[in-house]
Amino acid sequence: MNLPPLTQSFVLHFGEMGSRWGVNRTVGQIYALLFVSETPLNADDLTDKLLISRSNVSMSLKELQSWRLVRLCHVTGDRRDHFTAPDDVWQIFKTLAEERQRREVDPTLSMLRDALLESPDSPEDRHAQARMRQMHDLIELLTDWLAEVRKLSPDTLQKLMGLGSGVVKLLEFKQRLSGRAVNESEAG
Amino acid sequence: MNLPPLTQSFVLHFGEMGSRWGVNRTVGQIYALLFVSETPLNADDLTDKLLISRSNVSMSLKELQSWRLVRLCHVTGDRRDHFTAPDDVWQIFKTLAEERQRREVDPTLSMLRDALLESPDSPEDRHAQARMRQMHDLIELLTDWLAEVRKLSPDTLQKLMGLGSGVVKLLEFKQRLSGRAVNESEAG
DNA sequence: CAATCATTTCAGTAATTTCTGAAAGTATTG
DNA sequence: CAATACTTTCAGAAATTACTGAAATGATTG
Repeated sequence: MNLPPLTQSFVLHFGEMGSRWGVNRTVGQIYALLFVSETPLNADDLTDKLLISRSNVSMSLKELQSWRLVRLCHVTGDRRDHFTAPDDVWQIFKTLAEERQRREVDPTLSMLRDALLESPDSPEDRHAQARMRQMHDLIELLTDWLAEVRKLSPDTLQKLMGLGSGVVKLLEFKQRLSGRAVNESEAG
Repeated sequence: MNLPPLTQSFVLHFGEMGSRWGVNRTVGQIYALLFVSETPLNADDLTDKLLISRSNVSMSLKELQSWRLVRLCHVTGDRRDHFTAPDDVWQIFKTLAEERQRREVDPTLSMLRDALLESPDSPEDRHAQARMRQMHDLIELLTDWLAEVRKLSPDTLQKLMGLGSGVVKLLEFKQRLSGRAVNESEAG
């Protein structure tokens, strides 16, 4: 693996963390390398720099594209496919949040919805269903909220986060005003 | 697997989703079963109900305890260890967020911090470091914010989320006040 | 449209992870 | 303190996942 030192540590780290993030080592390494690369890379570049097989590169790029973390692009005068990782880290975060939602949460939400439509016919299942309802309601609340938040501009998000737990004060402040002024602007 | 129907679907689903969530099938199933159980279960109960080996149960319970998703408890008149999944779904969510932070994010943040202290000695690494800084700054912002949010009471969180993208209005509202009144209450 | 270049697929192999049964360890009881 | 009840550990088996090289497919060029 012939990479400059900082790049190399970064790539190796992403390879190791990959398994915790639900991708394999190669996928992690390829993403890392594309993320820090100034220019797009083609599959052969990746093969050479990461010392992995061409076919592995091909499959891993497919997976990264399915996550929308990597994008196909072309370089003039070269007919090979090149790849880049989108620049904007806020956008990357949102993409990641969306994909994880889709893969890790949506199927469960759907299963829970189905389960809540059934009529339990044992005390055990009656209790189980009640627990599922609690889980369902929380997941739905979080999911909907996150979907709203994802719509916000990076700028607005930055402000919101910069506020930290200061939101509480803002909420309290709002409620001190009997919620009138703010609720009206929400509706409008 | 001898379980009432709703419980069974839930358990099987968690088993299947486990791998996407970074745990194996058994761990997923055990957690699911404990989550919907009205009473604590012991290792033998789990062995019987999930048809897995006693040793697998033991190891999986260890893992769930390391995630703080399952707690050891005792039942009077029975000296076997029993286990429960904490009730409060908000608390579960916070625990999950904390553990994922610790396992999936903290090591990367730490690696990035180290990388940012180095002096790159190639144009490639100079650019790589700039990218790492972008990533670092965003992760730090999100991490700190999430840590703040986790401190909030379920009640406050519920209000905040119920607001949905209404937070924007709240932010605008704050800014309309030139930030004076609210900033003061933040400081106090 | 043949030759060349680029990419994907896929069967088999390698590596890793999960699971089990047996053995060892720990605690409680009479 | 021996017998019993319960739990954990761990080496190897089973299952799953990742990776490779070879062959197939697809695209571009002269």
